[in-house]
Amino acid sequence: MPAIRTARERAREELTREIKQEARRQLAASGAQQLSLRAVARELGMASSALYRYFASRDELLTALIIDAYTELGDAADQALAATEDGTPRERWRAVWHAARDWARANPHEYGLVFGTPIPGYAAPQATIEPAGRLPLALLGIVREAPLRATPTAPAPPGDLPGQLTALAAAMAPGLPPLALARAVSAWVQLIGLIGVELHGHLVGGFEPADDLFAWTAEQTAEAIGL
Amino acid sequence: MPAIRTARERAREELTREIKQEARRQLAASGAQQLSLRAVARELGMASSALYRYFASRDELLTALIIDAYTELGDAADQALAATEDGTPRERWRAVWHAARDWARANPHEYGLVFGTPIPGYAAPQATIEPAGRLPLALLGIVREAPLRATPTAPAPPGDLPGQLTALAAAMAPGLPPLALARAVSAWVQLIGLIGVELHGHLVGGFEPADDLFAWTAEQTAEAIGL
DNA sequence: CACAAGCGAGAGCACTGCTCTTGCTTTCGG
DNA sequence: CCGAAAGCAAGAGCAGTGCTCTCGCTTGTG
Repeated sequence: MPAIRTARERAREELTREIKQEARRQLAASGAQQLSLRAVARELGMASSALYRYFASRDELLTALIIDAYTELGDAADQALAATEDGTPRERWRAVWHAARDWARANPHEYGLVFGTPIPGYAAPQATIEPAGRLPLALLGIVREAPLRATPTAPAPPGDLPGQLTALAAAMAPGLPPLALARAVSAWVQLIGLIGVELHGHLVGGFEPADDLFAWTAEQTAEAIGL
Repeated sequence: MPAIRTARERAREELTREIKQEARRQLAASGAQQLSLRAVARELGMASSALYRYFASRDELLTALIIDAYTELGDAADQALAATEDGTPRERWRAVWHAARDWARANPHEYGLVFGTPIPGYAAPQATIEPAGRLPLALLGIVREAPLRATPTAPAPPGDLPGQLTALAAAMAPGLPPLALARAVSAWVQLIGLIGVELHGHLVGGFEPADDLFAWTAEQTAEAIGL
């Protein structure tokens, strides 16, 4: 069925791709805020109303771009993983961290689209949650497969955290000790936060370039987890 | 001179405040994206063009709101500090962390305005950098005045990080060991990142409510610094 | 071959940020 | 005290936006 398709279907698919591609160009050039359906249509030489046959709304176009962004970021992480298949866990950890940062710096607006202020009244559709999980899963995979060194004893997690952690561990990383998972989540937050802070120019002004701070943070988190 | 002012000056000041106030209401209600000068003017019963006598552009209005947001966040931090003046450093650290989170949760759009995706082509004016520094300074103040426990030896910071750190320490926290400063910066990134991630719904789904994760992270960072 | 579905284009609506001009009011110097 | 100057509000208008609806044309299918 997918082998032979009508001309219409092929055209539709191609145009959909072209629209997304042009939208992506505009996003990269000037940010999500500035992305205009009319401008995309203009650039493609079609009427703006025709665009609505392919994306029901601006939000839907943005959602498609969000999924693409997550996918690219996930690809970058997986690629880093693949490139260091025989490396130590620490090396792989480093590689994924740097891959994420490099991608974000190369695609700041895309990064902002997924990790920045969400579109108001925008609820992430189901379709985004799978690609969104790829980076965390890549990090978790390293931790899971690595022999973890003993780490300094830590204060016991308060309240229901142990419960949440074991539930999450069961779902995403079976066999991982809750404390390691907690530290991995912390590391992920730090990765996302540090990239965001660097990209948005919040680094107090003293860390430019932020390469060394980033590298050090990567080591610190690996250390804390016991990689 | 400031004691006696003309009616015009008083009216101007009052109107400026009212505009900002109404803008703030709309921001809180539906986010920065939706903030419309015309809607603000409408709500205030004036012509939209008249607004431009008070704020030269939408961006300028937003900048005013950004400064207010930073100031409020800084106030919240300082207030937490003041309320725990006789407490242990650890208690004060905790207090500031929770104050920041509470403020962010109560004012998510304001938080997004300052720590989310920046307005495209928007360069933070000089006037924002002082209020922006207040939260980091509050955290740094605790670390500076506390007797730091010895912490496990860490890998030496790479590259120029030591240089950046000593320069920054000299400027913002004289006498603070570079390693402690690095960890404080890391903690700040984690604070900002965790709040952002929680607010934007990126927490994998397993940490709701995030109270415990947040509390635990606060303790972890304090522990790492040696508070 | 006819009919239905898919498609592109144009006009149009309600909205936006912003500018410019036109009068009115307040302020201030001579 | 009064006239010029500065400050002000309002309206019209421009260029742009997302989105809808209707109109013919093209393509696919019974």
